[in-house]
Formats: sequence, structure tokens, C-alpha cells
Amino acid sequence: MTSKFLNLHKEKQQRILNAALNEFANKGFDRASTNEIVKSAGISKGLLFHYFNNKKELYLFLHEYFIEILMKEFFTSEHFAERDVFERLKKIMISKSHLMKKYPEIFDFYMSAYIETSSEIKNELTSSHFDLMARSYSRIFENIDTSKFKEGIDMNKAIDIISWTLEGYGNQVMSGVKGLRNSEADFTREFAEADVYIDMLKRAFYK
Amino acid sequence: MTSKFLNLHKEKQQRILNAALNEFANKGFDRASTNEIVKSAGISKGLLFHYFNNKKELYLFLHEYFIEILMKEFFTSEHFAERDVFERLKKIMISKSHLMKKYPEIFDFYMSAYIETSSEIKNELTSSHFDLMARSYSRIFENIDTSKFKEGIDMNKAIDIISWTLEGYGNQVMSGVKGLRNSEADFTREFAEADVYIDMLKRAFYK
Amino acid sequence: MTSKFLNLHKEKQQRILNAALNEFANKGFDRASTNEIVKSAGISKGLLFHYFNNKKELYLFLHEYFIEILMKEFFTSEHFAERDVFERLKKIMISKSHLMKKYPEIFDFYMSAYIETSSEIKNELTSSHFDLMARSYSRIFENIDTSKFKEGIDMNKAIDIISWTLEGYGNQVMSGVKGLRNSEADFTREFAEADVYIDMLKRAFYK
Amino acid sequence: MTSKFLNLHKEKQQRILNAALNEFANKGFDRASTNEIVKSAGISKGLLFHYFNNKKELYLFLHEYFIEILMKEFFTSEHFAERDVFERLKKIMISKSHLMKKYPEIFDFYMSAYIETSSEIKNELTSSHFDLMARSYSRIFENIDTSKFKEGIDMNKAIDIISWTLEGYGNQVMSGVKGLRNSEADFTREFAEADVYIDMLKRAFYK
DNA sequence: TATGAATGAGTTTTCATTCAT
DNA sequence: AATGAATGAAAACTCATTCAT
Repeated sequence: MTSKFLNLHKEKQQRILNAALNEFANKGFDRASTNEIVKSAGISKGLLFHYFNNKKELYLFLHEYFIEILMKEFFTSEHFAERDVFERLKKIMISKSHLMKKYPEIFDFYMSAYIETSSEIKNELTSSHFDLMARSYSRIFENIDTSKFKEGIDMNKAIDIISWTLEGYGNQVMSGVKGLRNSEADFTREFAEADVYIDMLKRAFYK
Repeated sequence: MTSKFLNLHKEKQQRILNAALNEFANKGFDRASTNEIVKSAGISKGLLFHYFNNKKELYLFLHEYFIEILMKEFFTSEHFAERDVFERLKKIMISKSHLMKKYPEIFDFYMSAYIETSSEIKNELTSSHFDLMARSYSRIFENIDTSKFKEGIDMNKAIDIISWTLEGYGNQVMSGVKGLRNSEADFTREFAEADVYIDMLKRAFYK
Repeated sequence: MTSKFLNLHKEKQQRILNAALNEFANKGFDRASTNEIVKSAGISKGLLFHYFNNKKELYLFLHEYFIEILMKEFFTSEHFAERDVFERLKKIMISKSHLMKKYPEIFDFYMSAYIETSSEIKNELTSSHFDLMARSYSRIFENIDTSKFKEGIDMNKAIDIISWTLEGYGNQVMSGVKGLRNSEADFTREFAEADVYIDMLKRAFYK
Repeated sequence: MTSKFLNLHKEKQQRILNAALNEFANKGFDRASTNEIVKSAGISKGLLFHYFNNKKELYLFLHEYFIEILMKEFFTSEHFAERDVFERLKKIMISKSHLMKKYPEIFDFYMSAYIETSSEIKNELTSSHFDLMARSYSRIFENIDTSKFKEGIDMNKAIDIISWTLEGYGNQVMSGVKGLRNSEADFTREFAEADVYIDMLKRAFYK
């Protein structure tokens, strides 16, 4: 279906994808206007529907398309070389922050996709693409170095606590940093306190 | 303005409020249809606008109206009698779960309000009602018994970890329970594991 | 029909009439809102329709009611004592200007009535009330002193020219004076030039 | 913006313009219904708003569009070749009458535009298009042959009187002729009396 | 006499989608 | 492949009028 689209000039493809991404990211599925998309992509109304039969297919295509870009950069092997759970989760937290700075529109899009309430869309999303995200998510905890934990600790639960803590802390930081999106920050300063939390939990769970 | 509305038959009031609550909870501000609301409330189109001058006022009224119902039940004094931070947060977590079971539509409504992207609404919400919620939220950590913590622990950070953990755990449980919303569960079974997490953190932070 | 209305407290009558007059004067028949009228008259919706069965009857009643107030002051005998056509028309022009200053709303109302395009209203007006105005208008030229005109002059045409001239001049002046409505002007200054026009025509038509 | 519209089939353009012109001429801006316009133009509701973004733009477009048609025919150079003020004004009066017979709807439209009270429209009109009309109007008195006037006559005032007279006479005639709009009259008979008025004033003001 | 809740057809405008060119 | 004219259902909101109290 969309193979037609993929044969297009790369540059035109990008214009269309970016126009759509921004519109959906800003307004969500229902409020997004195909009129705005074609206008800011500089193509005709008919052409959009020539490639993607309808709004929904366009949305779903974007979801699939950009997930790859994100995943490719996010799940680099380097994270998984690190077998210490604290270090790995901290790296992932920071790496996620960098991605949010680099591709804010894509993150906005997925954020809006996550909370998408449009009944038309909701079902399709949960069943197909979020599955992928969920599966990828589980890789985060693969092949952790378990030898460092104290004896008698319920390791899965310890890892839960560690990841909830880093997630909570990450959210706190990022919500404070939002305004600074364009700054040159490399997040070293912003995430400095992370080590305090990490130490507290290391003392609790590590030998 | 809305005093007109409050003089109505209680039963009619409820029909209108529930119809609106459900529509907004399901679809968010923009997609919600006043047509649907009047249809499911069994009143005429004109009447809705007789009481609430426009869609926005109706939405804001709902926000204000249901917040009280929720707050009254949620912030009972009994939570704050408990000075042990673990016990208090566990009680609050369970109490929140009970409310979610009792008033799922109201929770859905506030969830959708929280992520509301409609620019018309966003500003009004953050400035007025969410302030109340934020202020109430901070009460959760008031007057905690600090004497139980180990010497040398950064207590605020410890409390952060505790609440992120219980929140994370609570979300995990509730997302698993969603389908069972109407069940008779009193959550004793569902939250049994909470104590494991609590013990792990108590051992880390308490004397 | 409206005898009900005339038995009301004079003060309440006035509140209603003024509220309606202003609304119609400002917005014309169609755009005038009965809601606004009852609000600014401080009465209930039902009551307005109790007295005047519908918007149209209210409008027609106003037309009839205020015409009398205006006519009574406008067609004072004093104008008609003056038999010199120039003097009479000048007096009438000035007298009209004074009325416009004294009752601007009533003039606005009749102005808007004159140009009323609402098909509902147009027919009723032309047939009944404007007839009265037309008949009254013809009195303006009654019993003129014809002895002053030059021999061989078509007197009716001369009078046409005189009245078109004074009307044209009056309109020119009043459109310039509009902003000054509330000033204390007695129009002596504003109409000073009238005498120049009058002299030019006297020289042409009078012996 | 409206260039889209001008690329349409001429015939369809005309259908739309005429439908709109008539509706606005009959009812004024506020009461005019876009529903009626599309119905009598035989197009869909959406199409009207595809070309003109909203009712106001449509109205303003009509104002601009028809003014040209009118102006082109009205301000022919032939009027201004005639330097005798009486002849020029008589020609203009007659020419105006012919236009009123030829394009009664356009005249009705501009009449209704002139008295338009809708606040949305009023400001836009006065500032732009009526300026043009005012400027064109002033051309009427340009380059008059002043040598014919008696010495000592205030020529500007004389011209005022002449034009008020011909205007007054013209209105009188046209209001009597209204019913006969479709007649074949070339107005020679109707305006025969004009010469009597003209002679009376010539005797007064000309050498 | 007086109220104001209630109606529903009406308003302008938006929007995804189709289709002849 | 590409255009953009065309559709019509749906949106929020208004308003004169009615009627039970």
C-alpha cells in the first residue's frame, strides 16, 4: 500500500512525514487537520490520500516509521554492554533525555500516541506497535550482573525499585528542564543528584 | 452563573453531569460532542447552553464540581493520623485504588484533563484547579515521623524513593486490575506484595 | 391586546419601552435580542411575551408609541404660525435638530425603522405608521404665504427647491455634528450658513 | 485567496455571485443566510467556504467586485466632457437612473451596505471601499465651467443647491418609478420636468 | 401577574474524503 | 503521479417562543 509512498523522492517523503508528524504531535489524532498537513508539506490534498488511503493509515504509518528511528538510536548495544543495573539504567535515562532533546517532535508524537483517546486509533495501536515497544522495554533488564546483589534479596523487586526510582527522578528532572530544550546542556549537571539516589539504593541492595 | 443549574431537580442535574463527565472522559475536550451529551442526558440542545454558556464553561464546572467529591473522600483525616511514612503512603495508595474502583469515570475525566492538550482549556486548568490538587498533594508528606529513619540518611530523598516505589507498584497493580474494575475485590490480595517492597525499603532507611 | 401593558406601573412600562427602544435602535429588528431586552428591563422572559405576543408586535407598538411623543413636539403650532416658507422650513430644520439631540434613541429607532429590511416588518410599517408620517409631512407646506413670490414662478417647484436645499444643508450639518451630540450647542452657530443659502434662493424666487 | 474562485467556470462564478448579491441585498449582512446562498447557487455548503473563508470575506469580496462594474459604467468620461454643471449633473442623474434599472440588485446591495449596522462589517467597509466611492464622488464637481455664473455668486453654494435639487428630484422620480422597474422607459418622459427646475436655477445663478 | 426552564430549528464553519481532469 | 474542486455530515451555539408552576 505504502510502497507507492516509499518510491517517492526522499526529500518529498521527508516533507510529508515531518508535516504530518508535527501536526499529529501538536494536536493529537482527531484535532490534527489533513488540510494543515498538505499545506505545510506543499502538496495537494489528493496526493496525500493517494499515498495513504485515509488519515488513520497515515497516522499508523508514522507510528511504525518513526519508532524505528527512535529504537535504533535508543537500543544501541552500548547500553547492554554495561551489566551493572544502576549504571545501565542511568545511561538509559540520560540517553533518553538526549533523544528527547534531539527529536522533540517524535517524542511529542509518541507521548500523544500513548495518551491517544480517539477510539478509532486506540485499538490499533495497543495491539500492534506498542507491543514492539513493550518487548523492547523488557530488553532493558536482560543480562544484568546479579552477582553484586546481597544474598537473600528479591532481585526482581530490587530492580523494580531501582527503575521506578530512576524513572521518577528522570521525570522530575525533565519536567524542570523542559523550557531549556534548546540549551547546550549535556545533562551532566542536571543528573548530578542521580548518584545520591543510586548510592542510597546500592547500599541497600548491593553487597 | 451556574446557580441556575444548581436549582434544578437533583436527578436532572445528575443526568446532565454524568452524561458530560462520560463524554469528556472518553473523548477529551475537543472531541467531546455537546450533541452526544444532550442526547444521553435526554435534554434539548438549548438547555445545556441555558445553564452553561458554552462547552468550556461546562468542562470547567465539571472539573470544579467533581474535584470536591474526590478530595473529600481522598484526604480524610485518617491518612494523616498515621505518621509512619510507609503506612501512610500505603494507605493512600489503597485508598486511591478504592476511589478508582468507585468512580472510574471521574478518574478517567481527571486523567484526560491532566493530559488535555486543547489550548482553550489548558491555561484555565493549570492556573486554577490543578493548583488545588498540587497543594493537596503536598499534604501527603506533612508531619511525617522522622525519628524512625537511620542517622545520616537524606530523608527527603528517602521519601522520594518510597513514594516513587509505591506509585510505581500501584500503577502496575492497577493496570493489571483494570479489567476487573467491577469485581468485589477489596484489594487486600492485590496489594499483598506491597509489604515486600516496604520491608526492603524499611530495612534500608529505618533504624 | 396591549391594554394589559398600559395598566402597568408607569415606571415598569418605561423600563420595558426604553430597553426595547435601545435594543431595536442599536441592532434593528432581526438582530435585536429579546433576551437583552428582558435583561436590561429587569423582567422575565415570559412577561414580555405576556404583554406583547411576539417580537413583531413589540416592535410595532414601539413604533406607534414613540411616534406620538415625537410628533407632539415636532408639529407644534408655532411652526405653522410662521407663514414665510424660508423661515418655516428653517425653524423646522432647527427644531428637528433639537429633537435629535433630545431623543437620540428615538431618532435612531426611526432611522433604523425607515431602513428596516426585515421582510416581516417592512410591509406592516409602510402600510400603517409611515402613512401617518407622510400625512404629517405634507402639513409642513400648508398655508404658506404665496404673495411674496415673484410673478411667473412655479411656486410648488420653488418650494421643492427650498426644502431640498434646506434638507441637504441640514443633513450636511448634522452629519458633522454627530460626535457633539451631548454638547450644549443650541445650533445657532452650526446653522449660521443657512441664511446664505436662504438669501440666494430668496433673491431668486421672492419679489 | 479568492484567486481560487476566479479560476472557476464563469457561469458558476456568476451563479454564486448573484445568489450572494441577492441574499445580502435583501437581508443585509447578519440576516443573510449562507444556507440560502448555497441553495440558490446550487452548490454545496462546503464549496462556498472553500472559496471564501467566511461570510465576511464573501461580503467584502462582493463589495469590491461589483463596485468596479458600477464605477466603470458610471464614471464614463463622457460625463466629464460636459463642463456645464447643470448638464453634467442632469446627465449623471439620468445615468444613475439607468444603472438602477439595469442593476437593481447591485444598487440594493450597496444601499444595504451603506446602512449596514453589523459591527463586524461596518469598520471594514468605511475604511476601504467607501473611500473609493467618496473619492469618485468628488470627481463629479471637477473642472466645472465657472465662467457662466453671475458675478458675486458664492459658486460652491450654488453648486450645492443645484446638486441637492437634482438629487431630490431624482429621488422623487425614482421612488415613483420603482414599480415600473422592468418597463422599457428610457426616462426621457420621467425626467422631462428636470428642465423646469434647471431653468429656475439657471436664471438665478447664471449670467 | 410573573417566572424561567425548556424547546428545536436555525446559524456559520470545519473536515476527511472522493473524483474528474 | 498530481491537482484541487466538490461534497455533506457534524460541530458549537443562538433565539423567539411556549408552558407548567
